[in-house]
Amino acid sequence: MEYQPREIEKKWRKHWEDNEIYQVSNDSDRPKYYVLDMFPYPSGSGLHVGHPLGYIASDIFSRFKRLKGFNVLHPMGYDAFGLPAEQYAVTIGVHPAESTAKNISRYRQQLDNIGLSFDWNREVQTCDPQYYKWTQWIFIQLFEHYYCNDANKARPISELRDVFSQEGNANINASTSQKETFTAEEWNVLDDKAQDDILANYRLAYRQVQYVNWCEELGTILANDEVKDGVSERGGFPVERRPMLQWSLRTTAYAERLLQGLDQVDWSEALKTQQRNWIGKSEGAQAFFNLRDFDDQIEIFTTRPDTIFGATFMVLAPEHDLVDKITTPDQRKAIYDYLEYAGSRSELQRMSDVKTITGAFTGAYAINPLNGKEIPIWIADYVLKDYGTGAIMAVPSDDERDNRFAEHFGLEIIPVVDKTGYPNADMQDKVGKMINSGFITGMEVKDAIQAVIHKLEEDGIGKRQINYKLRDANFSRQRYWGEPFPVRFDENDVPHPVGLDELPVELPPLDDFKPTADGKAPLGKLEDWMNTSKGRREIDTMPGFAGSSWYFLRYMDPHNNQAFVGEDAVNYWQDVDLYIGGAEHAVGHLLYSRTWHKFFHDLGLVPTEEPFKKLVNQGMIGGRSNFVYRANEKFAEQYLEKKLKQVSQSFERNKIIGSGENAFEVDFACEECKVAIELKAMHRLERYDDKHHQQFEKLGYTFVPIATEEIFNHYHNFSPIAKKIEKALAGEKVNPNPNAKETALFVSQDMIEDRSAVTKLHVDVNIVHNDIMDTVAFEQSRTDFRKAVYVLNAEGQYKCSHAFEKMSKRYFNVVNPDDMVSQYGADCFRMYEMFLGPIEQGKPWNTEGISGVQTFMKRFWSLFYSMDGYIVTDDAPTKDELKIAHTCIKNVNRDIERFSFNTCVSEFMKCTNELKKLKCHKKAILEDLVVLLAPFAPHVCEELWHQLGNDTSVNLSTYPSHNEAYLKEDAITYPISINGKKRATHEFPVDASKNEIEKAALELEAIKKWTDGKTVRKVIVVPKRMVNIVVG
RNA sequence: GCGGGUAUGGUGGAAUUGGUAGACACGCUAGACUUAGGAUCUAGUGCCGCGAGGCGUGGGGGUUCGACUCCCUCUACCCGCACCA
Repeated sequence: MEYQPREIEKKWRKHWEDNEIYQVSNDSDRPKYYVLDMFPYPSGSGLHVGHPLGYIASDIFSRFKRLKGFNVLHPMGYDAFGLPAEQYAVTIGVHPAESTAKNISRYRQQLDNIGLSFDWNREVQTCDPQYYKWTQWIFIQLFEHYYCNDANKARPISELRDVFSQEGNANINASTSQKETFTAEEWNVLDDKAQDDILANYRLAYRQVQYVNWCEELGTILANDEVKDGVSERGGFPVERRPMLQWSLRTTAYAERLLQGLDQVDWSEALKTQQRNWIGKSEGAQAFFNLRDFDDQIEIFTTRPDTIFGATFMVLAPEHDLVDKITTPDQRKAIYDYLEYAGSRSELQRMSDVKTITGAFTGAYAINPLNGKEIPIWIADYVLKDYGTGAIMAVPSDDERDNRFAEHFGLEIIPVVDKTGYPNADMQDKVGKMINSGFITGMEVKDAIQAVIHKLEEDGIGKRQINYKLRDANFSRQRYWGEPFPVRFDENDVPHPVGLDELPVELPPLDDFKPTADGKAPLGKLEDWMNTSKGRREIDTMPGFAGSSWYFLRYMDPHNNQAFVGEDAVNYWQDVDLYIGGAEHAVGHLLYSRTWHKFFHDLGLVPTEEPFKKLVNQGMIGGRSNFVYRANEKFAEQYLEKKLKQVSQSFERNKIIGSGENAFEVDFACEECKVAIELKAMHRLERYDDKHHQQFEKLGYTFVPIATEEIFNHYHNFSPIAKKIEKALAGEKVNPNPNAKETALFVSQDMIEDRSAVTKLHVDVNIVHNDIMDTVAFEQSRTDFRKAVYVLNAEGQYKCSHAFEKMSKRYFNVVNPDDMVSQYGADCFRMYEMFLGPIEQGKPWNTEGISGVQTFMKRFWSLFYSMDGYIVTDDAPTKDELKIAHTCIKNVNRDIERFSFNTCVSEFMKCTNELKKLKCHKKAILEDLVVLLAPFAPHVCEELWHQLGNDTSVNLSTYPSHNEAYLKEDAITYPISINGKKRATHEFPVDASKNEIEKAALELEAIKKWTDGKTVRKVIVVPKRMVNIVVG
């Protein structure tokens, strides 16, 4: 009986579904294990073979853990709100809900096709009102809390109100954008609006005017991590900086905990480093500089307070609040011009052009607080409004950018750090001895930093400060397809959350998804919806990361109507034990999720501080593109030249005929036989009319237009063209054969003589096998190459070249998992995905290799079935057979735990090959192996498991573990080396002593040959490993 | 520029603590069986050399009886960040 994956897989998938075999209970005595895949966004193009890599790995691990006795949560759902669906709606006119539903069902089909063991009863979709009800609820919680730095956790805003009305804000140590302090009296006389403005400075969800990444093309603002190289990550549209009133989340409050938490999770160092960089902690000092003619102060942050005596000027960001105020009349024009210039520069321009030094002098002066020196204040866009305070003290002696700026504008440079003791140190390294620096002169940099901070604090003009690069997250999007904010504004524009009984605030139906003309969100078009008796609704919607920042908690308890996740459920499942997904979410999603999780923890809603214990980043699977080479005009020319020389040696290339004004160049001409030939693409020959022929006649030439397509068409048989030329020689008028119109010539890669005579084109990898193209399929697949002619190689084959590229439609290298499954079966496909290489490594997909796994599947099957039917026996296993099986059991167990799935597949192959050689068909051996293989190839194993006589699913079985006794060796083959080079091998009993081995080894013929005439200086015997003899 | 990673046959990749480099596959070569082969099976396959043997894990150096593995250094490629004060 042959292995028929299609039937087996269909049968068992239905069986599993009918019996709800993958349903998981929250009520179990077994230890829990939570395996999560990153939330997919259901895109319109479906999955290619690169996508399921992580899903298959996590599925194998889930099944493995289940068989090891764990209660495994392994859910799946969709991050279903998002820009692409809305863009699609704007351009094609399909409602996002509709296209999203369609894409989801296609995803589901593809996922099911692979035999993944998800508990679909727990599926969540972020666009489902029953789900986003809780996203909105979370938003309200954020709105109603502030971050207390003393308690180091989030606390209710209501507490803050009480404190303010009793003692003002002086004693509140919170993460806040509130700068001014106030007393209880001052607070109590403020009106609602004013009080709310202050509270907003404390709320974890608050509105502020921010310079945002506005993307005109998408009609929305984008988060920093949605902008790459100055253009939108999706679509690549230009992005500009623009001030807008936006909802923000005070994620900066959690910066330190986000940083500390990284030490507790089992993630790759690369990923942690990326997050650390994104959080960007730097320690230094805050300092205030007085101005010469104003009462204002400029606040700066510096990591190098030691260099303050070298501060010879200040630089403000162009957007800095004080710029307008302090600019002197005679500098006004210069500053104005500069502001205009800086404003006109897009983010992209600024980033791509960091070398150009620009800036302008305000005319104002600041006073160095430590030495009273007056220093000029400049503005320049190398200082960023959003970083630090938007102002710096410039120290050109010890900072490269300041140095370049000073050199460029001729500003003073005072050396303050003597680095002669550190010859290898760079300008910015924090080492050296202070010079020219008042009271710190002579100190080492490290001590000077502390001394200056101390002095600043003593004088009340600054203090020690820690700064983070992390910004508060933008939480508003001017789009339709997202969660509506559960917020209404009263007549004073004060936001109020809707009552919890009003949740969810459902997204109202809409037909036209374009932003309004004045840049307002689409929901603004729905006057009735927007204006309610209780106030005006927020018309922006939440960003993509809103729904995806907590979905992993909802899976624990997806149908709970009372809470975003039930207490029992979250206390049972705790956190995600294993999270598998792509590295593209390294900062965005993972950082937001961690922040929310910590907030939930503060509120006592989740027991854990970190949501994802272990994280594995699967590598990208690239495409293996194939190329064909299409002959171009130059090829035709070269070919024609060769052929013409055979007709007549006197044909010349690029020949000028005629003289004076009537002279012109033709591609080929023969002066003796009076024939002129033009070789051009067919469509270019069409303009040659009778007049053209007559022109040649006047010069005494016969004109022969030849189409390149014609050359290609007759490449293998030149005679029709030769005939044509003969006709022309006889003075007859000839025209190109219009039937040749569509002909293209393709040259096999190994037959190319001149690379410039051919054009490289991508060809669909699905019609190429081992780089040999199926030419029939090629012509069927490409309407533009219906009539192709080929220059084949010696084997009569068309050979393609290949390259590794991103898997993408435009490279014709996309391989669809559905095709793989229908051709080879899901089990085979799963195993091949794993067999490709280490899960974390990027690698190219090459369909050819799958045949090796297919052979394995058939071989494994053949241990159970021959042509005549089922052949499994109840015979007792031999020692050898047990050893083979238990070696495999041991190694597979070890390798799964190490996430080394590729070597697991190798182990299975080795084991099967060896058993096959021994013609082992014994139940006692095979039954264990069926369970061992089940996580990888669940369908075939279920079939064989039942065939072996079991009634329940193989999924409910127990994973085999090896018996060390079966692995014992009687003898060990030792490699015997001379000076580290292996020269012989010899078998010794396991219990042979070092001395015995040494003695015997030296007696070996193969070894004597090397030791003869030399001194044996040393013999190293490592028991059970090797022997090394040192001679010299 | 900074940070992280990778480098092993024609190809994908193996190699517990330093201990037989190239497992397992793809491809290729030869053969068997076949009407056929993109089926199956057998043998071979790192490179050079007829051979003995030599050389081989990106390059160079070091530690060691012994290095893909540890140390130093250089190179190439990939990823992330980037006027970050």
